[in-house]
Amino acid sequence: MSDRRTRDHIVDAADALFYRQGYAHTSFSDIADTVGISRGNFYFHFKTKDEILDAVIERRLEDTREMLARWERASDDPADRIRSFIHMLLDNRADIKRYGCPVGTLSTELAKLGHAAQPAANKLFTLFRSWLRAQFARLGRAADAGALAMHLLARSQGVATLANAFRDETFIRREVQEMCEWLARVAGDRRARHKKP
Amino acid sequence: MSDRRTRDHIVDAADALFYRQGYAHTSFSDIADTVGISRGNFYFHFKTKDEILDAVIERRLEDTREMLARWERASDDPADRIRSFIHMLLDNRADIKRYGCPVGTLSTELAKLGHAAQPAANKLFTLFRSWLRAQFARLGRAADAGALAMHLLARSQGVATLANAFRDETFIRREVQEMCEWLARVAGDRRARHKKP
DNA sequence: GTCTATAGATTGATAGAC
DNA sequence: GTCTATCAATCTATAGAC
Repeated sequence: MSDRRTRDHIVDAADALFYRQGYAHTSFSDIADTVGISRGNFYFHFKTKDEILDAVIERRLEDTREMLARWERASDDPADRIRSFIHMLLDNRADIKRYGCPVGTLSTELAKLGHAAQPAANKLFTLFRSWLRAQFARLGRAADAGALAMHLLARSQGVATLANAFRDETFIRREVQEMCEWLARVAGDRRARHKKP
Repeated sequence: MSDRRTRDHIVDAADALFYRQGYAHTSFSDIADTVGISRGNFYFHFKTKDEILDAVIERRLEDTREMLARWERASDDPADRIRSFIHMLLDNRADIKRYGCPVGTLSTELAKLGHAAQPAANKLFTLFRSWLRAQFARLGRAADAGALAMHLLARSQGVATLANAFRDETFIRREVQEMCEWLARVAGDRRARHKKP
């Protein structure tokens, strides 16, 4: 039986470093220094760097599932739930300004590297996408729920990218406000039909 | 006097490779192999890898300025010009699907690397941003031209990021259509005033 | 201007002592 | 489980022949 704590510390450190520095630019030495272990000890817990990446993605997937579950417990109103998603940009605005969106930047980097874990990293996007689609469907927009989910996902990605490039938190606030207004219009406009009884 | 052609070939190759593979993941060997020269010859034209990056950014800035000038020559109507910007996503949809937006992905990568050239790379964003702001102002939206420019820039960034992540060109077409409809509303709605006489 | 050869550092990964 | 020592590969960069 191996010691889970050291392994967890490694995943912790790798998670943060991959976000701040990128995957390729983070070395075993960086992670080992952060955790406070030697590079040699490293390979007792993970055989390759790719295995650490897989573990980090798995960790992020679990964290995201828990967050979505919290949003669902907080309110039964799909509009409230979608607002929770939008407000994620505000809650994490300091990190987003410095490092961008953890989901988008990882997906983009792995795509450029042609890395085998890109599909796994994309599951993070899919998690949000499916969840948003379900909320829009419950909002009476079953007909275009998928398109609305992708639209909102894209807008939040764009906000994160520009807030990071221009180091601008004010821009995040303004766009969050606009996305909430957009949501109110979408929620109020039932032309798309397929409404629940 | 040095031979400009070899230097230009190096910048050509580096430009394409930085876009497809990312800056950090592209080695001198990659560039040298593409150009068909030895790694040693390389340093006759560029002293460091950073110098190549500077040259690539400078090249992209010039290309972008020329493109904006072409859009200005093609129509005097600011709405037409903004549509040219939006349609860039359609024109380059195959590359965007595979590699994302060349402006956004470079800016994001350099931000994570903490690279000295990040401000230089950001000039590409600023070029589009200022140009769009001028077009929105001429459209009679002087009061919120800056916000509209950032909004459109962010939406195109988000579309590129998700099209790349999901390898989805159809999504680009749909969002381009929606951005054009949004533009029509913005152009038709002069509530924001400060209209030209 | 272009080449070969190589320095010097860092990387991911392994072997073996404790 | 953790360490030190080390390997082989790769990287940026330099020196010097032609």
